[in-house]
Amino acid sequence: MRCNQSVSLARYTPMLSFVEENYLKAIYHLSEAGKRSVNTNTLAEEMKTAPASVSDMIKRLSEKKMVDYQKYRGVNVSEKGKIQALHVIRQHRIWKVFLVEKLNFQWDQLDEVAEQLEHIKSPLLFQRLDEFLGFPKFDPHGDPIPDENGQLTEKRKDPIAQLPVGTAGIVVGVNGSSASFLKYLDKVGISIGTRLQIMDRMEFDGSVDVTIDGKKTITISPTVAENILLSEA
Amino acid sequence: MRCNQSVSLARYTPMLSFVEENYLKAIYHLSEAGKRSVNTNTLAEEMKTAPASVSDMIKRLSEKKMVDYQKYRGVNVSEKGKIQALHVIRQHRIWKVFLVEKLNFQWDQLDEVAEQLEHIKSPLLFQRLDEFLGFPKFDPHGDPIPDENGQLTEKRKDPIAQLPVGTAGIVVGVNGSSASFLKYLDKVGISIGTRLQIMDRMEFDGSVDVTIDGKKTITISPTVAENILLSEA
DNA sequence: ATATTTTATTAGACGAACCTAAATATTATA
DNA sequence: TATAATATTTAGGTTCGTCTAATAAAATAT
Repeated sequence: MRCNQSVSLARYTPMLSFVEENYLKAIYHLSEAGKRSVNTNTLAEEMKTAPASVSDMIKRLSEKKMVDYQKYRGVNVSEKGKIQALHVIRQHRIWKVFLVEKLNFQWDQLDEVAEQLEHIKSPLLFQRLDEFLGFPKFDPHGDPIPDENGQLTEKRKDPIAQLPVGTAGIVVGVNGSSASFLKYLDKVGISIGTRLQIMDRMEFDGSVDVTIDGKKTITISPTVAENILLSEA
Repeated sequence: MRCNQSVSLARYTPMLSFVEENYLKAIYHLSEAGKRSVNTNTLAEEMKTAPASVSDMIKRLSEKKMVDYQKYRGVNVSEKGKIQALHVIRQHRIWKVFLVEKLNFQWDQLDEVAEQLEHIKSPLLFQRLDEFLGFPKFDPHGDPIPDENGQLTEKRKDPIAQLPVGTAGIVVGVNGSSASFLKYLDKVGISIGTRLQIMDRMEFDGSVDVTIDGKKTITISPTVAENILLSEA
């Protein structure tokens, strides 16, 4: 089988390669969902490739009308490209739900596999998988899963560091996903869905005492407090 | 991500590409599990590619010691290559079980997706998936799933055409998997696990009357009888 | 305002996997 | 055994995605 395979989605069928899909996804993310344009070096670092390779690829994506691009002016996803990116992101997040809920994956083992699975071309597979998982709206990191048309259901979520003492809520996500951070969370018993209450905040450094599921109370560092997202409930 | 990714298995980690894996799988199958060597044109047809491309690829696989090869004398998998092939076949068949049992795929929709999924590189994923599915020994076509070491549990299975009138058994597989044949089976209500009894065989053309799950009796053509595999039970 | 540094692009090459056309080996047939 | 037919390999070329080195533009410092 060739690496290029037809693609699903409601509207387009534009034949993007594995690599092209990854570039679009990265551009979309780095531009914060299309808000600002992305410069070549940033993208090169993200893709772990040389800036020259990025220039090449941007040119190709530009010819395919997947990105808006002016020389020396950075790049961003076009409308067409945004749909593609969201398509891949949708698949990525659906697989993550599957890996955690059905196969008991740990948070730090997720991305490596999901990054492979997200490129599978089969509309039917994703319909069925979505159904099998009960049409989840959020992935295990708390990130929203776009629907087939690329629509995102956003949900209010704030880092613990920015919520007042006394607030209780459900963990709906984390910022970043370094393996060590995810391991730490696992160890202390925090995951998506865990109920936390903010008990106290130290003035001098911003450490926070939180009670986990009403059972034990632990102290978390300001950095951790910055990276755990709570949805008040 | 580069197309080449490290590979799992108990013993080797030889970095085969997507395409190389497909060649090995095809050689393994066409040689009837390594029994005889495969000629270039046959392989070219199977891979839907030009004979010259096959020569190229065989040379590469030969350099990697994945196949035994002498010019003009055909090719076969080496010990190393056999392990690789069985690894891919294992993954292919595990995915098929998943697709049918969890996502309710029809037989004729299976291969297209499984052929993509079989190349995912993640030992953990397959361990967990295997467990999730209850360590299946056979895929939905009745073909045995090799274990992690490439061991196959073979099971006796005979085409209906070769069994005497009166025999009852369970459908454990089919020969070939043309979409139209699989659709036909779906329509008449035959699938893996269906119990059939051979009621009569016409002398003049070999058509067979079979009773399906003790309920209805239908007549199947000699061709169909040749391609449904029964395990006596 | 000009010089320097940083960032981005072009030029030229490479490997993987493919192709077509041409050459050569093997096998079958006369 | 010689020739014809078929199968296989070699030669040379293409595209994708990468690379390094050289050049051009933009940003920053003097």
